[in-house]
Amino acid sequence: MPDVSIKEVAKLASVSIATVSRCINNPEKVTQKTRLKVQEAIVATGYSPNTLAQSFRRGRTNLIMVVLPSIGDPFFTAVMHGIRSAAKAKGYSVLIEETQHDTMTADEVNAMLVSRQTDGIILLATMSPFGTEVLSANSRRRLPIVVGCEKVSSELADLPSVHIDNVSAAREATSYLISQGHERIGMIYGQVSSLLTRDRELGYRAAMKAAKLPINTGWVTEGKLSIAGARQATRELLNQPDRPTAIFCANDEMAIGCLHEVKAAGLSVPDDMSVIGFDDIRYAEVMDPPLTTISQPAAEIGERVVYRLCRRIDEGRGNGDNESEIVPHKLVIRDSVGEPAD
Amino acid sequence: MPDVSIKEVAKLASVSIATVSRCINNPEKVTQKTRLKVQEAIVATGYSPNTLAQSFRRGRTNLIMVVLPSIGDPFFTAVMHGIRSAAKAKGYSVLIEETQHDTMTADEVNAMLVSRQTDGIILLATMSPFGTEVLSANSRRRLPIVVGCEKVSSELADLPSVHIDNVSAAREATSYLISQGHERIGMIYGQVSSLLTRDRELGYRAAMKAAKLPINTGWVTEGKLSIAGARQATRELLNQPDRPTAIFCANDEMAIGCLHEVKAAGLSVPDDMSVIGFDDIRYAEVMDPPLTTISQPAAEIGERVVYRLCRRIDEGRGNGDNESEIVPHKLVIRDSVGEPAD
DNA sequence: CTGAAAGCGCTTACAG
DNA sequence: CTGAAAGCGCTTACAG
Repeated sequence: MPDVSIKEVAKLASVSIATVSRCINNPEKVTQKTRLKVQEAIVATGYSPNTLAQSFRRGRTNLIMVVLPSIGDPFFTAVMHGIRSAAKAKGYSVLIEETQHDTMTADEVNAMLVSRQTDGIILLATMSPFGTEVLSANSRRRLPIVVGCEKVSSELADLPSVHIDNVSAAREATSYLISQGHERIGMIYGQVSSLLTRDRELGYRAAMKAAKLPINTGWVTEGKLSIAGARQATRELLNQPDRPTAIFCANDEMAIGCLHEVKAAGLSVPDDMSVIGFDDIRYAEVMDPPLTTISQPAAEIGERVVYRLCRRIDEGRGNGDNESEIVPHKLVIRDSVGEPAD
Repeated sequence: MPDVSIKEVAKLASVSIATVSRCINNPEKVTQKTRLKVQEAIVATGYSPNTLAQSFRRGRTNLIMVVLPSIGDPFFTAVMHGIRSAAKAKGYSVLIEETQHDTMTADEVNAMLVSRQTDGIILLATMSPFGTEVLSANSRRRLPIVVGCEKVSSELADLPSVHIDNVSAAREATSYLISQGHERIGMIYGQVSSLLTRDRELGYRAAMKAAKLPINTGWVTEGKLSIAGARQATRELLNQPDRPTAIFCANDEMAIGCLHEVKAAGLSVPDDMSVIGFDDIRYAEVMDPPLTTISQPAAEIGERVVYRLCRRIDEGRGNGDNESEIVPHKLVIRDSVGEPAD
């Protein structure tokens, strides 16, 4: 059966195409009798509206784009679950752009925004080249944007956002290490272009400072948000003359690499080295030893971001809703942190 | 600056809108002089074609849908990377539907297919409720479909597919266990609706049979493709009166849960229990002990699937390309398999 | 090589 | 409550 358009339905039901359209979109504007007749014709023809035509006509795609560092990170996968389920509930499909893997020129980003391919954008990586590109491109054509997982940086202060307090959470993780007796504490951060892990570094530094603990050169290294990067970073940390007795990793993905590398070096966790992560991804608790970490309500963040975005889309920007929504984090104590050996 | 349409550009360049369209889509049909003039006008106005209108007019969305069991599984994430990069190269965006999390009624699936929201479909989970729904719905409106990661089951024999030989690979994994001296070998499969893990079970059974080794009741359990499911399954296996000395897990995600649970029971891997996985996800090598597993070229599968799909889209179905493309797998020997204790 | 015109399938004021 | 008609922004035969 070839594609059937609204015309065939109208003919079969002996009504105008306008009436068919109304039956579908505003059934209350049509008498029940007509509605039934049209309904029947729809079934008989197997009609389904051409969404392409609808999108075009309405000027909406019902598509939202989410920009994130890496869909491979289980934390972001968890956020995506929240996003997808909320989006589905709201009638949206979602398009994903990964800043780590997708390369897009400024022109392409611009074209994408201006060509109305999506109704709105969720930014989970504001400082990435892609993210900043989106933001600057969007200063012209203002598409609704909501930031998630990160606090919104100053120049974008007019964007709504949903996230935990990364600085506080990192301070809490570091303080926990300190409370266990650690004084030499290293850190593996993500990458410079990640606001999220930069905030965690800030929290770590604040906690160390508050405890009047020094941070030696070489104790803070870049783990590139990956297992491989973290393994490399860990090796460097272990080679420090006065090496730390504990390592704070800016996310669990890196903590997993760190854990492995520490053990590969013949050290015991937590006896010789304590490791603490961030995110509480599903692998954290099956690590050996199970990973102590900070958990955040990933799916909830995703859902809330979508609801904020939908509100922006429906009400138009400038609805004055530019607030940060802080959701709670939690320290999850397992077995990868102990007291220092010395 | 508000949205600018092709009309403004035409006016500014003093040409017709047809010419502007040609400059963009068929520049060779236009004199260089005109082209330059139009080019200038495009820049001056900041024009970018309205993709909604283009899609509508052309009857193509440049969107492909991929149906997979779970984007959370790092193996599928790796496949998705291949899919995304190839899709991007071909000018497509990709929409993801997860069979584990998204619930769609038959009507919704049908509506989606018939309403031309996507140009083609990649099925990585043919036997899931969703997958079968897509297939039966598509018997009417025939959208291009390509199967990936799984062999295409008989009633769909007219679909192209790209995958490893799951049966052989599982046979190889099991044979390796046998070659190490194991005779009591258990298996944790995924779920009944997963063709992929069912084929792996077939391979396991074939290898056991070929070696004239019995499979006791209770040695084959369902791990539900998840860490939690595998932990539960492992507990059951460990409680068997004549429990296995080795366990073959149908994927690494489950092997990770299995490994954890075996160790939690106070057993040593591989001294007391050997564990072998499947997929070689990036966490496999940082497990403790590093996981012996079967690796498959995930990204490559993704890329090839996209190329096959694009060919179908461009040439129309019935281009006679319905072949299975088998890509190679490889046994990766690490430390989670040893000789049995007894 | 270029332009005038038709038309893709809808939705939505506007009349009646 | 219903229909005739305009129009969304493009692309593409069809003339010239």
